[in-house]
Amino acid sequence: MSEQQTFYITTPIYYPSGKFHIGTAYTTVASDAIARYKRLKGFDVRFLTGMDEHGQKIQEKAQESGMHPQDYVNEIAESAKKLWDTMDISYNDFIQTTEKRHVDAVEKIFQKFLNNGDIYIGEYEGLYCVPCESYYTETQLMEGKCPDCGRDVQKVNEESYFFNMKKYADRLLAYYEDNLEFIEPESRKNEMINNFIKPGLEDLSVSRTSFDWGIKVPGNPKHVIYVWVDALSNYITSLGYGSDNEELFNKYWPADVHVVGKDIVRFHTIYWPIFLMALELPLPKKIFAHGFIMMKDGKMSKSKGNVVYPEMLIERYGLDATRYFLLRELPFGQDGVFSPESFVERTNFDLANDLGNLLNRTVSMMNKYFDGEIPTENLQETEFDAALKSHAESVRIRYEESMEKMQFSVVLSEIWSLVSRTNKYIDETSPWVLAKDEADRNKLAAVMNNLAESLRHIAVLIQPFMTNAPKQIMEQLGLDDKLLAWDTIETFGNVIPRNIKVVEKGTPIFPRLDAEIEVAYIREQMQGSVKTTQQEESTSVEAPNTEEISIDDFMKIDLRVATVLACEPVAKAKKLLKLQVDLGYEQRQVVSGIAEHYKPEELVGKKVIVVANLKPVTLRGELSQGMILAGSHDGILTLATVDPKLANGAQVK
RNA sequence: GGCUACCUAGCUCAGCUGGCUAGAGCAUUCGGUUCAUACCCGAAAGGUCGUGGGUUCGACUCCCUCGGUAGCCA
Repeated sequence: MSEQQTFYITTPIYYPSGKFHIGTAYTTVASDAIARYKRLKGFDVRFLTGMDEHGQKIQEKAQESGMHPQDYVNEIAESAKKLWDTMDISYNDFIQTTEKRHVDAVEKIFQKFLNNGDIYIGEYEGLYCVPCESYYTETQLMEGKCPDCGRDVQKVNEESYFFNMKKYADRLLAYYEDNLEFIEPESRKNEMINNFIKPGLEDLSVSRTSFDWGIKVPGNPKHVIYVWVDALSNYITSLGYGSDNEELFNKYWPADVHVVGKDIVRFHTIYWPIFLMALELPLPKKIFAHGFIMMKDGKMSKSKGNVVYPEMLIERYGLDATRYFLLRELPFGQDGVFSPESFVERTNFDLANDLGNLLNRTVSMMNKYFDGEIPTENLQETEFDAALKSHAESVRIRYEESMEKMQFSVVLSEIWSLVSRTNKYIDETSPWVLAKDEADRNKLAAVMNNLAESLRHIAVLIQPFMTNAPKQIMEQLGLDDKLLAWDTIETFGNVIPRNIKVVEKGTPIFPRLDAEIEVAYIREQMQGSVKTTQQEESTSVEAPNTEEISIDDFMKIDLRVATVLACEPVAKAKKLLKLQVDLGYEQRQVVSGIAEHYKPEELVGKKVIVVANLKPVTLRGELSQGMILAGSHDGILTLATVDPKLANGAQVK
């Protein structure tokens, strides 16, 4: 027997910072689809996922909940595994970076870097945001605060080990050039070359002394190995690299593809290859960066109340519908938008109406015309058969091409073109007409056989994407799951055995949804997430801790009621809106940083409170004569409004 | 500010190395059908392919300008 070809695929290891939202599920489901496809095609597949469990933030979170960090991360790892099991993720290995197998190997890797002179000790200076675990340069800060979360940053000065990246820059570039498909989509490669490699790679800080929840630097336990050397290594430590048994490593490395989100492309396409070069190991064949699931109002965030959790969709609509939606609606590699409407429409149109109903009507006709048996003899071809067969054949070919490119949404549209074609075939052959004339009995038999065969092809083809439907289709057709093997669809027909009986009464495999009700339900679930955070937070609003002022101080501020007359965005400023306000005694222009919370048209006509005697300033070239009062909580900003009965110009005190 | 993309029917998007009347799904209108989860099939309508220029026998497809949007900038 010839040796089976291997295929090694990984997801990123995820950070245990709370419940996984649908974006994390997306990465994992997409990877699973590839893994399942490759298995179907006969590859010896190894599919790795796991958790990235070190770092200051985890240490602090664990402390907050009064737990040992190890117990804390173990708990989250368990819930992650539970979710992946719920989602039928066919992973072969789940690594936690706190496991001994990983820790031991990372120590060896770091030691090797030290021995080879790839790492030297120096001093790191930067502005650090603890919650984000990120360093920033002065220029990156937004108004002196963390550009990511808006919180304060602290100046940190610490001794640190550095990895000498420059040494490998040329080799890395050469690798890009020799392996054109190493980074996909290609635009990501350009970003890396233009932003990092061309201007000259900076050395990477690879240790920290400010916390100790991590793997200690060999021989210098004051330092822990900082995130990327630790995290990225999981792809090889999970295979036993650096252990006394490197069998798996020798078998599966180099990886065929690392699936990553677009946010971590840099680490996978620059640092990871360089680490591997330093270890004198082969480089992965491909890094595929997928896009993000966006909401209509931008990124998912708790404060916006637009977070979607996979469990909610799975519980109510089933796993297949959820997996299908993710892989069909978003072009893999690009950002895509989730909306309750699109989810319900996909489920109804594609799954219930097209596929589910096709199975249902087929089963029904088998029962009506052939006593439930799939005819396999005395088949008389109809004039429409050839077109159906050749369509099925061409779908399979295009499917394989797009699958290799990981264009899942394209693959699924291909499959659905066969679903459509089959529905059309029913219309063309009109079995209910054939059934009326005994002379057409053999034609009718052929039509039924073709329908069963077409559905069987569809069942085989959807296996990477859906895990229940293929079995359900086979069950309703009365066929053995062995006929789900890939090589059974290399030809169309002559595969279904004799004396097969379909179920007597087919139950729809995808129920049709009431669009109005379900859209409302999903929307409510999404907002549910914000309500609870607000409730939680409301008990922990920070107590005022500001200097007391006298009444005289307060009276210095001239607060006035005003009506917003007009409002428009300020050019080239994301946050600013330019408002014309009527103060009763005069009109003036105020520029306010509320563009992320209000649309200009929402504000026109609103009564607001203006600080009327604030010294005028020019913001982005626009004169601002005053300030609009607003309150903020948990990142949401809301204007302080007043009773419309108050006249413009009325003083507020 | 630098770099890189994108801007195609009401909506979401396909259109590779330039070449027949610019496509799909959804939505709309009309028609057909009853095996089926009021489903399915067909037809029609709908686009100055962001703007202005250039290259070419010929550009949605190449080049430049401008406008808009987005991504990346350790």
